[in-house]
Amino acid sequence: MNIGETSRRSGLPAKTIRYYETIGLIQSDRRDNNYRDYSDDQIHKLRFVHRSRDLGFTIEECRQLLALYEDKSRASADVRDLATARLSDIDAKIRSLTELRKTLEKLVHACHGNARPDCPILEELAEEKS
Amino acid sequence: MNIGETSRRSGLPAKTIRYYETIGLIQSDRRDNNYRDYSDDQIHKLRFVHRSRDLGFTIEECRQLLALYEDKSRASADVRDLATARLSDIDAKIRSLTELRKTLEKLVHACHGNARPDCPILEELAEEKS
DNA sequence: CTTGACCTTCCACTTGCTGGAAGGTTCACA
DNA sequence: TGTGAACCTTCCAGCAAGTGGAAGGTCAAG
Repeated sequence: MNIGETSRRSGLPAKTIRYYETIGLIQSDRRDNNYRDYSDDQIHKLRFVHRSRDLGFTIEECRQLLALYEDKSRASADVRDLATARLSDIDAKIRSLTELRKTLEKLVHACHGNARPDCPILEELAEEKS
Repeated sequence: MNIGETSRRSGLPAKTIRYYETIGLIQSDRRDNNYRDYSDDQIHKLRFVHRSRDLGFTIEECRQLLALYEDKSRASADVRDLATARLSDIDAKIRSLTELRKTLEKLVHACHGNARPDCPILEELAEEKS
């Protein structure tokens, strides 16, 4: 199967699929005309990576997940550890974004937003402390 | 003031301060020995950018905020618009992270995490349906 | 006079792609 | 048989927002 069809089936842009090949994540076969050729199994892996990336795993984590996926003797605890680590990342990110949100919202509410030059947002940004 | 002291006072790495200069965000004076020399006003601006970056504004937004900060005739509504746009960005990000969190948590809970090879997380990642 | 802490520029690397140029292949249609 | 569109290939450059390191100049203390 050509890369275009593969792209459609995996949901990944062709550019991205080629990129994954250059970094050694997903290999491809070649046909006589030098076109890439993908099997169902390879498309399966591309979808696997696609989903993993959507869940916020880094490329390196995807590499590990793929290896675990292909290793029939792996321990499911290994996989869970990866997912649990991601979960704490996400929690930390949500916490810090929520903090940020509070600060910004306070600023927006303090700002009357008219044509006069005094603006509490700029004043806060310019504050000496921290 | 040398860049080292400026770095300490602004909380930004010296590398970053130099970087901001190359992209035309914050200028510096030069002394006879070609060392950068910063005034209190410039340190003020660096802190301003530091805080703005911490609040998640992009460099381009920082550039606009700095211009507004220096333009005594600006309308505070311009600033509020920038801040409000950031607020929706943050909300969208929090929403999508929360979705993500739900999915991952479900997977982690479904996984017994022992030494046996069956793992619902990998199975879910490998699912055919998108 | 040397040592160490500064400072300078420049180039490469990071993450995860994306865009574009220049060119080869295939297929349908006239 | 030609031609045009729609594929495919490689390679090079760039995005954000810096970070790391090499090679070398400067300054102050002992």
